[in-house]
Amino acid sequence: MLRLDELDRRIVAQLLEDGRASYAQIGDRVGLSAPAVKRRVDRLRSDGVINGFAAVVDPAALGWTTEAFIEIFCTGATSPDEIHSSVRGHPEVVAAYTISGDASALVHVRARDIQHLEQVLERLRREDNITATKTSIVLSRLIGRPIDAPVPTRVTAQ
Amino acid sequence: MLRLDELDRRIVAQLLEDGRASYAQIGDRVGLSAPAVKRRVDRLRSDGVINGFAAVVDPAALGWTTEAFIEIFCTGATSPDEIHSSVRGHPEVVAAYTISGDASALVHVRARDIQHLEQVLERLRREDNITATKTSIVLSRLIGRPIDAPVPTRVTAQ
DNA sequence: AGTGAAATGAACACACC
DNA sequence: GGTGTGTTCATTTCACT
Repeated sequence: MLRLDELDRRIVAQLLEDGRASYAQIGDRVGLSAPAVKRRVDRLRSDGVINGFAAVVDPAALGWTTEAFIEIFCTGATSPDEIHSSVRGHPEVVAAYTISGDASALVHVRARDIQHLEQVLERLRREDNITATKTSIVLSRLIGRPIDAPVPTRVTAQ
Repeated sequence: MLRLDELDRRIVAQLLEDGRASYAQIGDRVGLSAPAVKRRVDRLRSDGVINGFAAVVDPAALGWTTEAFIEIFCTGATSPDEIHSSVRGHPEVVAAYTISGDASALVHVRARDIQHLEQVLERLRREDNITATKTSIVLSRLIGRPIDAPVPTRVTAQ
């Protein structure tokens, strides 16, 4: 992998805060001209540091008001690939991880309401690999960055 | 709250895929003129459906290679606000939720490495409200949308 | 790596259908 | 909701350091 200098990190920080900021605007804040910023952003994109740009959308406004984390338990030695194919078909799964500990995987689910969540659970439990689930419903979201990454300015600190 | 029609949802879908798409580009895909798209996007922003735009960044490329979910256990009746103030000071916490079940809260943490994660855990356990923690280290990320919302085209389906 | 200038194209605000 | 116009501004490419 590659090395990011301080300017790169500050550019990324700007684009995390406002993904539609103009190159000139970013340049003002980091002390570079617009073309120089563009070249760095192009490089950051081709290097895979920046994977794109997205609107920050409120799921509740789209009707997704219910959220849960579901621990998935699988038979003996189920591979990550098998778990992946068991959960990928469900659009309500917004994130899934294999984890250490008792469970085989942790999946983050969004549903329209509790009834919908129940349907998702039933559908998941019908998957061959999945032997049991343990659901924790989200009561309130205390912290949640739009992008699941700590602010880059903190990368250098401490 | 407000009602989104099919065009709104398709515009949101476009902006989730490419947050820097031009209004003309979006208009081509949804069958609207550029000014009409801008009017709708402005409305979606002022209505809080779209809360901004952000770069989709690979945390690993910034040096955050270790990730964990930590269940937080608190004393008796600790309020969500108290939990919030216990975790908010830690920049490594990228998300936190109060949840149903045994634990009081679930926090999603990103660290540079295992040593760093251990430091975060020690720091969290030093918080007054927190009596115990249970950590699941992320082994692999199977699914993870940049934005934690299901794709809007699926909102209408099913 | 950086700047600066010139041309293209997008955004924006307007009046209007 | 769609055009159309004009101004402003950003993007992009090029020449140059």
